[in-house]
Amino acid sequence: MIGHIKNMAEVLKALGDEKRLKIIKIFASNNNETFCVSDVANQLDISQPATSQHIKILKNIGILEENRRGFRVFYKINSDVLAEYRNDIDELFKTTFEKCQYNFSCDKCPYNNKSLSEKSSNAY
Amino acid sequence: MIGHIKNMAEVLKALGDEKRLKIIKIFASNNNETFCVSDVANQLDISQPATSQHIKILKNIGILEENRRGFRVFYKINSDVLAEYRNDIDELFKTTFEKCQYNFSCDKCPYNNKSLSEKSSNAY
DNA sequence: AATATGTATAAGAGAATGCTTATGCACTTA
DNA sequence: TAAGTGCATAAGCATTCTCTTATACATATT
Repeated sequence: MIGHIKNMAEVLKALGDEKRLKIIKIFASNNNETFCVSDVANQLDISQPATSQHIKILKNIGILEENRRGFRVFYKINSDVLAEYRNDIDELFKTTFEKCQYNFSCDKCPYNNKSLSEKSSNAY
Repeated sequence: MIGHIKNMAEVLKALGDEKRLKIIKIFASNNNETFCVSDVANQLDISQPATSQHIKILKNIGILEENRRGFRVFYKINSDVLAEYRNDIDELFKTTFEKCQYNFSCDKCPYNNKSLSEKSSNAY
């Protein structure tokens, strides 16, 4: 549960891009590891580095997990994180009309995760 | 129901900003029209024009409705649109692992709303 | 009508974003 | 060990975003 406006904004922003949403769906249908990064790049009609950069953003919020197979890298969805965000966002909508307990002083809010990238195995 | 990646990205992007999320919550608690635009600007510690620009983005996706009272303007949440987006986003998560029927050719998808701003009474 | 108040729009500056090409890195294979 | 393959990172560029100040617009008040 992140439940905090600042973090929610970060997640929503990461998801708020057409190509990244497509990347998620492509990797979601990637159970047999059919698509590697270059395949996705072709599907999206952008370069491989551009694809890697989008993937990085999705890894940073923990939604994608790396799975290297030789010199190819496959990605899959972290279902737990996905489910968590699904809940958090729904909660955000559900509590829209409830007053913020900390009056938007995000720094004082216990739900304020310093960095969402801690969810990522590639946290630095 | 928008149910389309391209439109979903637009909505998520509009919501993917800390200040805009705060604006939503502030206006959500604005039943008695306590806060006008300038009040919100003060709360967010940005200028009034910056606030108006954020509001415009939220109006464009239909989440905010204008209510002019004299020379002040108050805003309130359009609960129907909010509920719709809540559903759409939840659907997006729920169907993450389902294959896109149109193989991401958004132009062919019947759910592809040309412009979300049609939801706005200020559509142009 | 003239003035006052509050909001929206315009214009411009600086930061952030998303792309490209070039290159380095990880791993495989001959 | 050397060459090949695919991904990540670096650097640079164009575009978009978010802010500011200045100004136009809408409404109320005197």
